[in-house]
Amino acid sequence: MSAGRRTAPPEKALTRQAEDYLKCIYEIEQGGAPAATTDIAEQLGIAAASVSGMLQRLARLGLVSVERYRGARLTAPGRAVALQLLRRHRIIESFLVTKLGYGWDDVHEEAERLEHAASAELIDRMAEALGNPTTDPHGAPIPTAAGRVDERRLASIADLPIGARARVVRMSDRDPEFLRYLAKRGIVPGATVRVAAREPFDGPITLTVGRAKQAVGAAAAAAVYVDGAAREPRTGKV
Amino acid sequence: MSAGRRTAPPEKALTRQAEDYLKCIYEIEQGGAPAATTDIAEQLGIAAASVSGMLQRLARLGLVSVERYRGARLTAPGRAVALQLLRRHRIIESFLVTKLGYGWDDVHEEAERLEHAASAELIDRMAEALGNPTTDPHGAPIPTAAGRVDERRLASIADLPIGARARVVRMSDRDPEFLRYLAKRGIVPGATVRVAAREPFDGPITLTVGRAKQAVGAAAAAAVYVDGAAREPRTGKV
DNA sequence: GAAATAAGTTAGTACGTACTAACTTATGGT
DNA sequence: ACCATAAGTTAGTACGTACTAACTTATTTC
Ligand SMILES: [Mn+2]
Ligand SMILES: [Mn+2]
Ligand SMILES: [Mn+2]
Ligand SMILES: [Mn+2]
Repeated sequence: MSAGRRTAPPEKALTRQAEDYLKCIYEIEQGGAPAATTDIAEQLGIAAASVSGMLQRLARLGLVSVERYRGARLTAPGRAVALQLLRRHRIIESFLVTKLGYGWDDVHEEAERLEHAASAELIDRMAEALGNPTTDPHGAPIPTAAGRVDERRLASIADLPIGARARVVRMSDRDPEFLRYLAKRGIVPGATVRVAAREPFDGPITLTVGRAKQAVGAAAAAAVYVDGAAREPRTGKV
Repeated sequence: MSAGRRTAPPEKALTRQAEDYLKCIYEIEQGGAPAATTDIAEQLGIAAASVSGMLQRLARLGLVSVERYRGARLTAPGRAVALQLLRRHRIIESFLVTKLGYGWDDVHEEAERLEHAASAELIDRMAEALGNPTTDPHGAPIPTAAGRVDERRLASIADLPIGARARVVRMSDRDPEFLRYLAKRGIVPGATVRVAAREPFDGPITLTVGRAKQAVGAAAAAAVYVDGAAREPRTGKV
């Protein structure tokens, strides 16, 4: 009861909103730059003015550092909060899919709410029941209880040159429709795709998935991440 | 998508607080009288003035009817909300105990938060995974998805005359300490107790539980509910 | 480099929730 | 019937979160 990290003050529980802002900032920051007000606003479906206000509050709590007109970055404590939330989110999604028969295209919203209500104890029990998985149903890495996570930046299908072959490892989980669209075409984590053709000017990309050929838009392709991108070996045989 | 009850307007989701007030009012009302401001305040650990304010808001939403200086009663819609919340709470408690190894003395707080975040879909899936149980780990009846629930008023141990034998069916789940205290004495749902002695003036009640004799306080006895209270038959043999 | 546009901030408003302090109503004991 | 006390309400304050409108700063384009 009296252990606890020295760096952590009493820390009155954060609100659902504050937590979601931190997670959102974390995700935007993974792109490299600080999180811009408008990007946060758009992601969260909130007016930019409201974001300005919240950023000041989060800064006052020491969770982000804001450079006026420049964007926000998580501080170490803010990052810790974001990673714990991400862990909760992803374990919940995994649990819902594996233990309760949810479709992988249908868990995000539920997790978006439950993540704020689930205790660390519950999350650990779920994780254990799942055998401590390291990725969620969309291929996103699950941070450990200690806050470690794989942050490698992955290439997307949109980044692949013609002829490249790659394994799908992860995709954006925001839109169930999008996930169903992909799944219907065999584009799921673990699948192997090959870039058969690319139209210029962000045109459609033609993929070989299994035996079938699929043309997908550039935006869709940019939301599907791959691992081990490789040009087709000349002696190519899959 | 366009079905829906005629009586139900758009119904912007209620807040966690509003839901908890309704549940609390429901529980107090089970005692027969309207829920008094102070009782609600005490149950929720909130100032009476705050309760007055919230009751007006709930009344404006048509969820309670308030008689000034007299207390609040749920309306039909308010009652429906309370029962759905109760269903969520109790199914969550059951799930945590049965599927995730929680102790029955340790689930209430977790459920108190999750109940506001879990969708009807999630609750139905949990219920199904449990075989649609009709009572939670503390013996409380679980309302159906349609909002039906067993509201029989049960006698408590404190109501039993000397010599009576009864089956424990339910107990208050607010205080984990209390539940552990009871469990340690064999007083759990399903157990049979016999009243061996009673001190007057709300004094302790001596129970026979299994082979052992236990003296419990009147307050504790009043929080343990029993079914099939019966005087020991003259030819008594357990 | 100045004007046009985009991005971001502040000011002012609203609502829900909670608090304390001060007041009002109801009730029970004599 | 009266009054002391308990119960309940209102008024005034605070904070978090969100909004729109108006303004300011940064960036892009010519
Ligand atoms: Mn998700
Ligand atoms: Mn969320
Ligand atoms: Mn409970
Ligand atoms: Mn609750």
